[in-house]
Amino acid sequence: MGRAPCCSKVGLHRGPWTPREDTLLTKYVQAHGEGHWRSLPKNAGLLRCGKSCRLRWMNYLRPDIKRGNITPDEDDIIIRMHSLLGNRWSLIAGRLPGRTDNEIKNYWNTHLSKQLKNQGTVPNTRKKLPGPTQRVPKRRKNDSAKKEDNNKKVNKSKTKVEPVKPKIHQPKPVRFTSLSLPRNDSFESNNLSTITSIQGGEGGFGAEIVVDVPWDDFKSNQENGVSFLVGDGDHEDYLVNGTDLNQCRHYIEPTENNSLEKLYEEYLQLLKADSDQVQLGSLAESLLV
DNA sequence: AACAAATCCAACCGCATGGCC
DNA sequence: AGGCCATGCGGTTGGATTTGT
Repeated sequence: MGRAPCCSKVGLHRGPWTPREDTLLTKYVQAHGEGHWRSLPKNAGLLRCGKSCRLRWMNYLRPDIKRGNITPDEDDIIIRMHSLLGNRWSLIAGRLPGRTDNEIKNYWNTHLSKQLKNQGTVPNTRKKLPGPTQRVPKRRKNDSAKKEDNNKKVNKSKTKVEPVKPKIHQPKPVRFTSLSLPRNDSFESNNLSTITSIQGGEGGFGAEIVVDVPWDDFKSNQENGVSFLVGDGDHEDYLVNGTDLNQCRHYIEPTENNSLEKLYEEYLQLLKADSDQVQLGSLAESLLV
């Protein structure tokens, strides 16, 4: 199947966005809504590729973008979710309101992957690294100041927004269409959700399972043996339900302190403990939103 | 002060996917 | 069925900034 380039690239602006371009894009999207990215630049008077417009809007101009440091809570969630989902940045971002997949990806690549290495844990596989720990990357300016600098670099008119400590617990019913699924996902079932976060608990991994479906639906699917997806980024994703958990434990290599082992034990207990009876159909409907 | 190295992140790029015709 | 469009995703890069020497 042929594929036309997203834009001719001839005569189009590239590189950092100017305040004027930001204003044009913001006003246009506020007036007409998101979408139609291909035709947007022309209609908005921008000499930009539609893809570039979408990226700028999604990663920078959207009003619900949260700026400032990644908080320890967010940091923790990112690490936990990455251990389950691998590099599914958009899914991880879906659990962190106001954070973009790009931001999380960058944060992971520049901070967390090194951090985990320094702790002796290889990202994704969570294997212990042989040999001495590497040096801890030194912090320079604090992140918000750094971010402000970068904002200046790109857009001097940007005003600093104080970071807000996130509250991320009850799963929000985020978009759950096929488009939200990574292209290499190996599952097709309609009766399928995706574990996108494990949070809470002391020390290592906790016990609260968060999914991208309404909580009641999630509970109902525990009851009905619906599968959930677990992956570590290096292997094929793994379908998990109550009976698959033992397999799952074998599939993912445990860390030295067995934190994943503990995680799945706790998850298994959750599955057993839940006694609510809800019809399965509600989830299927939610998946078709 | 000057230079090199390291760090960071916005933006770019290529590709996959779904939908429409 | 196949071509094309629109969009989303994840990997990579460019270059400004900061830190070290």
